[in-house]
Amino acid sequence: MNLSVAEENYIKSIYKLEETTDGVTTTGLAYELDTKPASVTDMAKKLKEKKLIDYEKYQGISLTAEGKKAALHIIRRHRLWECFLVEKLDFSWEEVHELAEELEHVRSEKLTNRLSEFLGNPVIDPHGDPIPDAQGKMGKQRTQVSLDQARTKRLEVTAVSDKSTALLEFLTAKGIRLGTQLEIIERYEFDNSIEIKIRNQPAFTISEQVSKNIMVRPV
Amino acid sequence: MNLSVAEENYIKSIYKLEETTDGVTTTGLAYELDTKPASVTDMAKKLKEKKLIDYEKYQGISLTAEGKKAALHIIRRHRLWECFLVEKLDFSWEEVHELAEELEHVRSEKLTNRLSEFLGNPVIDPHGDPIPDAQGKMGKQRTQVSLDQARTKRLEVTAVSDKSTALLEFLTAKGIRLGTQLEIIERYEFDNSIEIKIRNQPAFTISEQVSKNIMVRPV
DNA sequence: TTTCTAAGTTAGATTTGTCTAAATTTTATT
DNA sequence: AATAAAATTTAGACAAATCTAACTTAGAAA
Repeated sequence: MNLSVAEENYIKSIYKLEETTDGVTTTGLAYELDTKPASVTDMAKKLKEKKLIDYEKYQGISLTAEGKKAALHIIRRHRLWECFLVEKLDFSWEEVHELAEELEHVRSEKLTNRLSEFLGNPVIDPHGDPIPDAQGKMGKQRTQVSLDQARTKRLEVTAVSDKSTALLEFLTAKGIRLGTQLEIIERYEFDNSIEIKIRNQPAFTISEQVSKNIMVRPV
Repeated sequence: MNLSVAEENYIKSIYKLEETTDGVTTTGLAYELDTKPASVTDMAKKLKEKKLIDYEKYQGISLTAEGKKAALHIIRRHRLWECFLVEKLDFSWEEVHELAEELEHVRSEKLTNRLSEFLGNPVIDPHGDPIPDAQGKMGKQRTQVSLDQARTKRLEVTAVSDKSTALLEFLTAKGIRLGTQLEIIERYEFDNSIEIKIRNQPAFTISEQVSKNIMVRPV
């Protein structure tokens, strides 16, 4: 199956929305791809034709098995390039997403697998997301909850869901990265903000917007 | 200046033709890009508009200073990726050209410069071509002639001009790579083929087509 | 100098991916 | 159930890059 860059981006976004929301809608996908619902409808017809998605007028979109496989291959490439950029070229985690968005579209299995090998077949990327293997299989995510829903006080950061430079720069500035251990001091109900403390540093408060995007596990 | 992939490929091909032929014609460029003269005319208008080429109807095409600079940046990226693929991912020289054709279009100065640094700022690529530096300056090619025009008997291979898999595989099979030292045994005038000998191996004959694409220097 | 041919250009069509505006369907609300 | 609101689709248009077919120009040959 030969996909255009645009088609690959649709597949990837559909996969992401299937993971994080329930039901992929025309409008939701348009928002995710920063395009218009009308464009999504057009592309949906094309991807249905290629048997990558199930789609009926007004009934939403979902990936077929083949579509899912395609998505996992794109995600594999994306995450491997992110590893490369961080580990070999010394980029920081907030810089790599955009570059990987471009590099991921170079479709060569040989390149992908050689790159993986060169990096020591990593299983998580710089944002804590798992990397599918050459067959498209992904190691089960360790059970992780977003910080705003955590039940226990002492936690370790396992991943970040929003890859925007803005969020990642903010976290870096606050000293939060993968593996950071933190403690919840207080929850403020009026705006769902949370006061947290890292090690012996002074406590500080983060908004719900931020805590929603920090994935953690009890420690 | 923001160039599309198609525009970058035109600029690159124009640069190549300026180097290897005299005068860049519509037909020649169409042939190089595997497209039609009519398409070249269309694109020429666009690139003239962007001040990357000088172009007047029926008068041929040439790069402006700005166009040349753009070309050198693209070539830099292409050759650095070729080095990466060969040196780090263990690809052979006949496999890397096509992949680099895709990777070269990821436009990020930071990525390019970090990659160069990671590779130890190489100055020649796996085919023996010089790599422009971050400013677009290229180390003077060592004086090199194609094998079919060499004046002396004992020669060393410095570069290969045709990057097709077919030629490179042939050379590899014959034991010819960068740095290979060889001796001209005989020239056959009727078809301009050449009999050569490497080290102590038995001599063999190569066609003019091949010898034209092997660059050498006296040794 | 005229004529012919190869090279180059224009005109109009096509494909991909997008858009806006209008029409339609679904869903939520009274 | 009727109607309003929101979501979705259709219709028609556009830009980029390409093509074919027809036309024009430049330069070589006579």
